Amino acid sequence: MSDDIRRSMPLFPMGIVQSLTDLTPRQIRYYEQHELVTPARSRGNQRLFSFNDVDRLLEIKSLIEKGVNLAGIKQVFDLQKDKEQPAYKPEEIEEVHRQLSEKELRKMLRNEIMHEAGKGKFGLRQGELSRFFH
DNA sequence: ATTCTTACA
DNA sequence: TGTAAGGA
Repeated sequence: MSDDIRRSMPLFPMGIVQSLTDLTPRQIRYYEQHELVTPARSRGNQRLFSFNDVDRLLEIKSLIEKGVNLAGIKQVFDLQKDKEQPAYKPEEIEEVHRQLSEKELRKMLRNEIMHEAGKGKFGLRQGELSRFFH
C-alpha cells in the first residue's frame, strides 16, 4: 500500500498539470468545483496535484472527448472514496517538497510515464517530454 | 513569473 | 469555456 502514498502525494502546481493533461486551468478548476478532482493546497492556497489527480484529469478528458457530460462522469468515479482518502497537512507537503529535488521529481514523472505509457495513458506530446527528460 | 477568485460584452 | 481584473 506504499505505492498509494506515492501516487497521492501532492506534487505538481497548475502549470505542470496543464501541460501534462492539455487541459486549460479553467477546465481543471471547473472539474474541481464539481468535485471530480480534489487537489491539495499549499499554504499560499496554490493547488498541488498528485499523480492520482493527473490520472483522474486524463480520465475526465477522455470521457469528455467521448461525449460524456459531468453528470455521467460523476457516475464513473466514487465520490465517497475521495473524501476518505489522504488529506495532507500543508506542513507535511512542504516537508516532502523540501526533500524532493527537481531531478528526483522528474525521475518520478519519467517512471510514471513509462509505466503508464504501455497502457496508453498519459497523453504527453514531444515538447512536454523534453522538459522533464532534461 | 505563477496562480487564485470572481464575474461577465 | 475564455478572459479580464485585482490580490497574494
